[in-house]
Amino acid sequence: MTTLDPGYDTRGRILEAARQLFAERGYAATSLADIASAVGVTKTAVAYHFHPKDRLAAELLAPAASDIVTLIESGFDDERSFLEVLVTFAVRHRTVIRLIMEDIGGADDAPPGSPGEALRAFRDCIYARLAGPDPDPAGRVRAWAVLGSLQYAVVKTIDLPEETVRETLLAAALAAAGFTS
Amino acid sequence: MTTLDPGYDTRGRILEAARQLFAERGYAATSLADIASAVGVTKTAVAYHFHPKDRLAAELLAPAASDIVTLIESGFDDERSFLEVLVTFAVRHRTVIRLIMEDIGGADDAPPGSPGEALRAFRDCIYARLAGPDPDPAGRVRAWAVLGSLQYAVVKTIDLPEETVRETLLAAALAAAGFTS
DNA sequence: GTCGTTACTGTACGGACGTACAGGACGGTG
DNA sequence: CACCGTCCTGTACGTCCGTACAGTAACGAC
Repeated sequence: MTTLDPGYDTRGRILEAARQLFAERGYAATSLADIASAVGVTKTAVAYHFHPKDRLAAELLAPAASDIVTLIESGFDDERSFLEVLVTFAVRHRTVIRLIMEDIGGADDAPPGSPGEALRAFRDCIYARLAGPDPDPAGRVRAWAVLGSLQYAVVKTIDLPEETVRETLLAAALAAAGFTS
Repeated sequence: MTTLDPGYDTRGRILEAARQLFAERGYAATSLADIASAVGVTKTAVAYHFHPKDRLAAELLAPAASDIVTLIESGFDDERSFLEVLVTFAVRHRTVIRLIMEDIGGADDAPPGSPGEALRAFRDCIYARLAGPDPDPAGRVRAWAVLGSLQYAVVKTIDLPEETVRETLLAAALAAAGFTS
């Protein structure tokens, strides 16, 4: 965009439209044509800027990825503070949480280095941290319950202010994980 | 099957394969060809028995539907017993819970009387019962947190015995909903 | 034996998807 | 001016999906 664009930041508008549509319907259920018509350009224009489609997801996910690394590296002592960090992360990046939970890459095939594979590994890492090493059945159930509550609560209340969601959700997640406050 | 079938219950095997695949990958991500190859017949055979595709989902969902009606009509006094009933229902029908949460019908279009529309209405009804009338932000967050924890915990632990999941999940859901046991 | 029903198979169609590619409009640079 | 890179359109291709339809083999009924 060095030319006729004062205000017509097509690339950025595509990114924002994709963020919203992905959050509403999910990655697989959102086509390039959907995004294109939301922005007011052609499908080919979207493909021009983001090629292939999963680059859209990758670019949307990038801030969240760097953020979670910072958060994790900052360190936390116990399980409780880990959950706090996790809830904060989920709420802050709620517009892309659905991309993390959804399996972006197909079911089985895993082209090494693809964004889908990295996502799956990341989510499994979070789960492992929640469930602990060699988890018993109850631990598995609790870990998935926490993950599920995070995803749904965060995605379905995008219209609410961040801090409100964060406070309530933190209490709910802590309780579900078995912490008695 | 009045003919060459002692043991070759194709229709039933299609149903079971579909149940498993839908639970693993979801409805939209499972094609008729996937189901067909899992059973060992052609795609057309699946279409012959279940036409159109959503009849597969409808038939899988039928027992859950009649069960939830029975459960709801049996009545319960407070919110706590409602949650108990809901958890029991979710665990018992965990192989099809994903079909309930997933939006089977497309995003916007709603052919009246379609199974997708009924599902959405059903799920909204459950949510409304959880969140209460005119819910405040915190109530919305909690309701979705409970719903999300139910779905994920139930779907990701299909290999565990029903009663184990039910007990742990009930405790987690009650806690997430704000009940102090 | 003929007929009709049931349970499929093989083939093909129409639509939606992501993608590839050629071309055109525009502004910056030489 | 010519030249080039950027941004975007129009068109088209290959693939996969659900679906439609004609044909076929096996059985029971008469």
